[in-house]
Amino acid sequence: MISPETAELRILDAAETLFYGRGLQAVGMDEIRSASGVSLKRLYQLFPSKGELIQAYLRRRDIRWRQRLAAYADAQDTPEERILAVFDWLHEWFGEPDFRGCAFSNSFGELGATSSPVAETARAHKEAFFGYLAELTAAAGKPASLSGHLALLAEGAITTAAITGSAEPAHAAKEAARVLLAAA
Amino acid sequence: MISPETAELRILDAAETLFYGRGLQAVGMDEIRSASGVSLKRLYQLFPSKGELIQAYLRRRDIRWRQRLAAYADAQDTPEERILAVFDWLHEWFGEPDFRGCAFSNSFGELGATSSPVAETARAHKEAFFGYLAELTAAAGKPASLSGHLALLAEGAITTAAITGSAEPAHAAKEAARVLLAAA
DNA sequence: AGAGTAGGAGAACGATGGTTCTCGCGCAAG
DNA sequence: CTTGCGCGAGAACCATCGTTCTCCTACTCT
Repeated sequence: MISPETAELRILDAAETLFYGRGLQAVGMDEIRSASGVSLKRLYQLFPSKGELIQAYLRRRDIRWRQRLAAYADAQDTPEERILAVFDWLHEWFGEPDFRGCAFSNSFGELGATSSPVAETARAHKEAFFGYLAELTAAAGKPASLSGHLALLAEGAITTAAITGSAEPAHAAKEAARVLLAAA
Repeated sequence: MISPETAELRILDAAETLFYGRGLQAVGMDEIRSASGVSLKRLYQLFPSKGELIQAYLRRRDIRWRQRLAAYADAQDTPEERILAVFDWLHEWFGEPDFRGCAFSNSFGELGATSSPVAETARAHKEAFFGYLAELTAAAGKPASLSGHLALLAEGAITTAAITGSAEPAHAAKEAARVLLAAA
């Protein structure tokens, strides 16, 4: 038998791959059982319902996503470079083979109307991301309005990259960001 | 009995309200039957499967959405005004009580991974929208890259407005668009 | 008027999926 | 050793949903 911690990790890993890759409703609990190798009984002990598993998946993904982004951007030397690095990181993300857009936007589109926890998690994720951009913008001594504009560019790049299947929107967004940055 | 044309209209109206408002998989055919007042038999005569009804819904929405946008923007006097009017129209749209983001992005997030018709329709919609922006940009004598940047702003505004439930992103996007327009 | 047909209401069917239950096994405590 | 508990495997259960079928009504065409 495997430890509860390992079981939880395996479940969350399987859930993330499947939910993100195919959508929340398209994936059944049985499939998460098979992919994780954890029995249905244990699965329901750790996550009492599919809804709770979805929330756990989204919560973990939110934290990890923002950590990856911040680790990349914060490694830059100047505030301006950190801002532009956000778009470089987006480009790397878009290039990953399993990239399929923003997990939160996708979940919101699918269940936001019928599940307030999902809607709330999506909103919290966007707010946290926008808050991070606001920090970077403030550190660069730029007006707060700029951070809102950058957020729209990033958001638009994510959606566009997902639907067109190309990483190019990240470069276009960076170009636009450079113009806005210079003008602000 | 009602005419086949009326039945088709009523079905498509009901499907649009329900699919857009609650999601594709969250709405059953029975509910479309009730909302439209058209019997299940007729419904399946006109749309042989739920998948085909979804496609019909998306096709009609694509055309209507772009017509509404173009009717609004094309009424402006100058090319620059037409570009900025796109964002004013977005603001009006975001303010509608049943606004819930882009039907195509939502559908893509929900079924894009498992249904190629849905993925293809979403891509076609975005391409058509971007093409329209490219026309406006070219008419203003601006470089093609600008139209890509404007597309990202619009796209980001739609997603952000949907998740935050506010129409404000349209104004922020317009502000950013004005800066990019002046700099291009 | 009478026969045949189209249509409506809704039951029925089959598949799927979330959740729980049963069964049998292995291990740990007494 | 044996008793009981926790676990895994998977069947079972129940609701939902896409799709089709049945039955009955009402109208049309002669």
